[in-house]
Amino acid sequence: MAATLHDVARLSGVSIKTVSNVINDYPHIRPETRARVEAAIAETGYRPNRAARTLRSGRTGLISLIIPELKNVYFAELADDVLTVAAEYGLAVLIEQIRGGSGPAGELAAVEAALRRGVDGALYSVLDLRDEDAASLQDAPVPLVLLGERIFGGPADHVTMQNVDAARAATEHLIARGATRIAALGSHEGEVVGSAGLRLRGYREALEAAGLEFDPRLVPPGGTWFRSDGARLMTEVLETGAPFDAVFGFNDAVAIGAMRVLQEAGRRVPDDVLVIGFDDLDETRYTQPALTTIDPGRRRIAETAVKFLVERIAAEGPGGAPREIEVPFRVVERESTRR
Amino acid sequence: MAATLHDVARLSGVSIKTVSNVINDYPHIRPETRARVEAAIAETGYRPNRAARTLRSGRTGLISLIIPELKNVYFAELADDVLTVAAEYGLAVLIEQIRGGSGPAGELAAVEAALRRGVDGALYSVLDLRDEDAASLQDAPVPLVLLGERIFGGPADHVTMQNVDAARAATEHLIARGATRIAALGSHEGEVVGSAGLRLRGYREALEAAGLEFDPRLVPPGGTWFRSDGARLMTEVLETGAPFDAVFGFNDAVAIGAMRVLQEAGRRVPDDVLVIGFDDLDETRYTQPALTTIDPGRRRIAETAVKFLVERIAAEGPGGAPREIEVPFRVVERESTRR
DNA sequence: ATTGGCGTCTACAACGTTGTAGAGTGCCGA
DNA sequence: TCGGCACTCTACAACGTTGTAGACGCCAAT
Repeated sequence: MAATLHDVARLSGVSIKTVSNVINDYPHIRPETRARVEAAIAETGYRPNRAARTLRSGRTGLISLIIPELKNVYFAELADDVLTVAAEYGLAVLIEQIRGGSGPAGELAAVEAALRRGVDGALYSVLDLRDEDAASLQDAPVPLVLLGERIFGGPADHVTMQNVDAARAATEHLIARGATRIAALGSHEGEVVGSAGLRLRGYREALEAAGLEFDPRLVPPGGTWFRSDGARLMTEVLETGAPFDAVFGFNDAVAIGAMRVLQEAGRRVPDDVLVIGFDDLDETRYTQPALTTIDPGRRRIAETAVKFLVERIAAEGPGGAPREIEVPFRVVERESTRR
Repeated sequence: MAATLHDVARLSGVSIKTVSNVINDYPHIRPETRARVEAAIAETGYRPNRAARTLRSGRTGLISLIIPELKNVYFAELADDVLTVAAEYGLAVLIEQIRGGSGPAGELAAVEAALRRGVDGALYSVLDLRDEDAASLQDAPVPLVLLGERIFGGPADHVTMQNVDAARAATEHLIARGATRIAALGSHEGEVVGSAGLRLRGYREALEAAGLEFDPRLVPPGGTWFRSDGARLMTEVLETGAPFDAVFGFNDAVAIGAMRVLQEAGRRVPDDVLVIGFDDLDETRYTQPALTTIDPGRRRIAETAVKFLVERIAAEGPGGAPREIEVPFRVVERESTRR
């Protein structure tokens, strides 16, 4: 049985409140009393009981990180960053996966469950929630900061990447290197508000600005952005027979999967086809050839999001209008577009 | 302010204990009372307070997963599996990273901190703890299950992969395909008990059994098993000028980094050099060429470890001698060793 | 000499829940 | 008719902590 304040108090001959005061660095304690209490703490191996503290204070020191899945390397790297930043604030992180497939309703239920887990707040990387669903996040029991997506008029702080601008920049990067027929892999039919929709928009904007035609054969919809999806989508494009001279993978995994298929089909990268990805995963430095990509500012997202969340938690209550921050991105040129 | 049992009790005209009974499915309640209480619960939006429950019951429904870092894809995939399995038991998982560099003392401190986080138990993937340090885990305040490593006579349940046997099988796989001079990348000087030491042992055992010479130039020590380490170690081997016809990367990332360097140096895989990895990461299916590797039974490890932990938690107290389970492994042959 | 204030410490209540003991009712069998 | 039992519900205490109010002694200022 673990020692409690009572045990320490009995051993050192003071009241439990005095022990509590020693632990919480209350200043007005005689040095000899403090010493006696500290000795008793050491002897009993006393550790404060977190549940009791939580019950009194209402704070758990825990936050949730709600993400699609860790198997997706982007989210693993994001989680790593969040864990690191949260540790600096003394917060522990509870990771919840919202697997795809259950739709907005299922996702919302998963999020609600995560919020009831007894956390002080949550970071939530939206998977496939829509505007109209977002309203029900309004009365979340704890502060919420949204990540990576752009839910317009959402009820919470957002820390997002510049999906549209970055996708436009990626496409322009290809166009500037002579590409005129660019395949885009990873769009989702009918999706507008999520990453897939926004990146598709950036792609189309860049085409339009350059006066290039949009060819649906080069933009096969579907996929969950795993490497296998990139391979499959690239195969589909090849099978249409539509000519192309560049590929924009909506994330690095898709781009890498596509690159693999291209090489098997005898297309050289970057000589025959330029390839760019999105995410700046660690592994893009080690693919063959090294993949040009977009660094979406992941570390900055983690830092800003945790900071916002900590502020909201400290504020207790509504505390001001939702903020929306877009962190800066960067095109990271590597071998797959250099020629 | 969130509703409490008192609010629901007042609204439905019963005692708080009756409300509590309704919530906990106590059988002896009149249907109409139950209905009245349930209506009041719905009206107030009552949710049980976790901290209070924890204080009473001593259970948090939380477990820690202590791993080196999520940026390492192996651990991300392991964490994904653990999260999934834990969810089936209604447990939430709190991930703690023990970054390398602080040595055994730092690691032990990090683990102790994680155990005090108010969790019911912990899964712990040992990074660089040694036998003598393991003793201090004896009096952990909560049950502990060790993952992936083999701490002999350790005080807790272990669920490990067959590091030695699997590494031997990997090496034999290369030898069976004609390799006689096999580079091994990822060993740690002087390490015996960790994955690096065990895999090195399997490698040496296979060499010995086949009557092949051990050449230290082919086994450069050092590295944290990131892709960049594989690239660096492969470069070191190339620079020694020592001939070799196969590479055993102690994990997939190292093997992939090495493969990249080989290809840049003009060595064809598998024609000139066979390459095998270890871990069966998702991405090994999509490298160029697809990487032969060892599936160490990660999913089984997660399932078994969570099951053991749940049992230990339920047992409250010592409850029996430590168990040691080795899950089965499998050589997954892909293109990098097929010729 | 009295008052006020500071330093040190304590008693008590409260956070929200659940286990224990038991009260009250109605029904059954002796 | 009455004891016993099952059913339904309640009062109280306890989990371990911290906030509040205040007791007590001492010193400085009035």
